Amino acid sequence: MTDTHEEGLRARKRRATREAIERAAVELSLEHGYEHVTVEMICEVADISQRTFFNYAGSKEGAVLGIEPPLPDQELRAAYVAGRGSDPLEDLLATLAEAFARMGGAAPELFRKRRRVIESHPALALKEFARMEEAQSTVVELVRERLEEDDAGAAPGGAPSPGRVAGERSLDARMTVSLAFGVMHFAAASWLDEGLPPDPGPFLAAALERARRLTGR
Amino acid sequence: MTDTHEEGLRARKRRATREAIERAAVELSLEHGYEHVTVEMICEVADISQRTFFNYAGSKEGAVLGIEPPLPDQELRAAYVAGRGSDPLEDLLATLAEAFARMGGAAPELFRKRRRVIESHPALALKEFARMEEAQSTVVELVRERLEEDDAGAAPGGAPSPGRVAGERSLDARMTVSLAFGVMHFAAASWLDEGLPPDPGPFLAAALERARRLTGR
DNA sequence: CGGCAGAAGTGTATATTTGCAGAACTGCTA
DNA sequence: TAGCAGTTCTGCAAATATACACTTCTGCCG
Repeated sequence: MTDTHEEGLRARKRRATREAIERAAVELSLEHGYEHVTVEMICEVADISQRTFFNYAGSKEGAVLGIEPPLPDQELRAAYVAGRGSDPLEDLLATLAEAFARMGGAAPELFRKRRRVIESHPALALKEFARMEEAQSTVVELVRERLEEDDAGAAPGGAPSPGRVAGERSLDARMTVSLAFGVMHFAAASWLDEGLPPDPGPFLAAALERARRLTGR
Repeated sequence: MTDTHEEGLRARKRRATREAIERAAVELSLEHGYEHVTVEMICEVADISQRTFFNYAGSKEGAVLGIEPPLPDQELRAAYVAGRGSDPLEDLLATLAEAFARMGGAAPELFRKRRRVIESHPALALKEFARMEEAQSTVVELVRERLEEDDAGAAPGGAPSPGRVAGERSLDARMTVSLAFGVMHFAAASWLDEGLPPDPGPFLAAALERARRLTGR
């Protein structure tokens, strides 16, 4: 699905470098243990300079966990925005969980190895979740679109109730994301407590139900 | 209120060092701007080694923001735990807000200067809030005690409903804290948007109400 | 093709942060 | 008051990370 062709030399090289870094980082971590791997080693294997390493990965952590944070792809984003009617927060959690699950799509072996590294370094697991927060603004924008869609659907004609005004919608979007991250924090901790079973979905569902109960008056 | 006497030489020295570091960090930041201050400069002014600096402050950020994260003091903790009957989440937010407000109790001048530094470096403001999360486990424990109290009150005799079982209470405590941090994230962002007015309380209140609305079924 | 504009990569210097091993100091006790 | 045990502090070395200036390479257009 990811067109390798009709991609210029420049883009191809970039992709190659990114993959080389991730691969080197994960493989070395499996072999020596995360904390005994140095950036220098990774650079040697990936055949790049340290400076370039940081340009790509941003940090040693980033190299091991994957340079791209696990954000929903175009398909998931579209589905989420169109999901009018159901609960935006609940849908968001499901969407983020799915994005998380799809992470290894292109390179399953690398994905599996990365998973093994994370399993032996629980601190990394929490960081992995936290990385989604790096992209807060992207997610907020996604939710904002969804809410806009919802409001448009609620007032199809020129009805007097145009739903929330734009400012309110933005604030609702931000709050939805803040809550989602809160719930995910909890779910991640539970998931970690249970030894990182393959499907984190049930943890999210349970977490959401608990959140609902605790916020009800 | 903080007994300086009946405190051994060791403890006094420790306090002095901590204060020297905070003072040097804040004052230098005011003079030269946060990012132009180096740890080395701070050490020179505070007259300690770099290694000691990190032993105390943990990071340059920590030195400027204050070595102790803004946690509720004993009085606030007791009040929170005893607050049986009202909403634990709402009370927690109020308690954390109050703790935040009380930060400058002992050294108001330092507090004011610190505030000026933060105002000119918005990134620091968000970090400041985030530091409360460092102490997650402490806050969770606080909430757990409160829930225990609540449950004890709900079943005073040997009634058949002993409230939640202990495990459930712990999970509820964790979730309450996760949600509180989510709400605080939002409140902090709003607060920052408005240019950090002195009292962040209203932002928390508004955030909580919004959260309630968005989690309602 | 020649060559230009901008992107990508690199080298160097410097700053932040951690681990380790040992020195100096404090509180306590004989 | 001598000295022991435990804490605190320090120096050193190495790793992570960033800033800045410089080189090399890619895509593109005449």
